[in-house]
Amino acid sequence: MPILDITSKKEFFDLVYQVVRLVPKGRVTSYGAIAKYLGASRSARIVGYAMNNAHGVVPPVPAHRVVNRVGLLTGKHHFGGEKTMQTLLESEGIKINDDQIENFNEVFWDPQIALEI
DNA sequence: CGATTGACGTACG
DNA sequence: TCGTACGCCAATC
Repeated sequence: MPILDITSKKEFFDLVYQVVRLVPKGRVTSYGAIAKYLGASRSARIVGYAMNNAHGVVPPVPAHRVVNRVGLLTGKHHFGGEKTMQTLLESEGIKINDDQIENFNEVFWDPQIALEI
């Protein structure tokens, strides 16, 4: 099968994982940004669904670097622990206040910019 | 095969 | 500015 075959749902999931792995340490991105980069800007929810299936995927997907569009850690409950996601982000130098990423505009990593579209 | 759900995002009052 | 409503689209029931 072709390496880049977006027609396949499974490939779409895989593409999401690849983009998430490209997120640099100490940076974060959003579900919508990933969806938009993949040409499915109206499928932000599907990106989140892909993350839900990211457990057990190899190589591991740094899902803690993916938040919603306002920098809110909406998916922290899916990390097993309540503070796991926040702890991982803080260990990378990202400041979090009440599940909200501080200076989100500065740490935000847009795949379209990073990949020089 | 139809109804429901969800780690989202935008529109509207 | 803040809370609520609705649309999207794949997966699950």
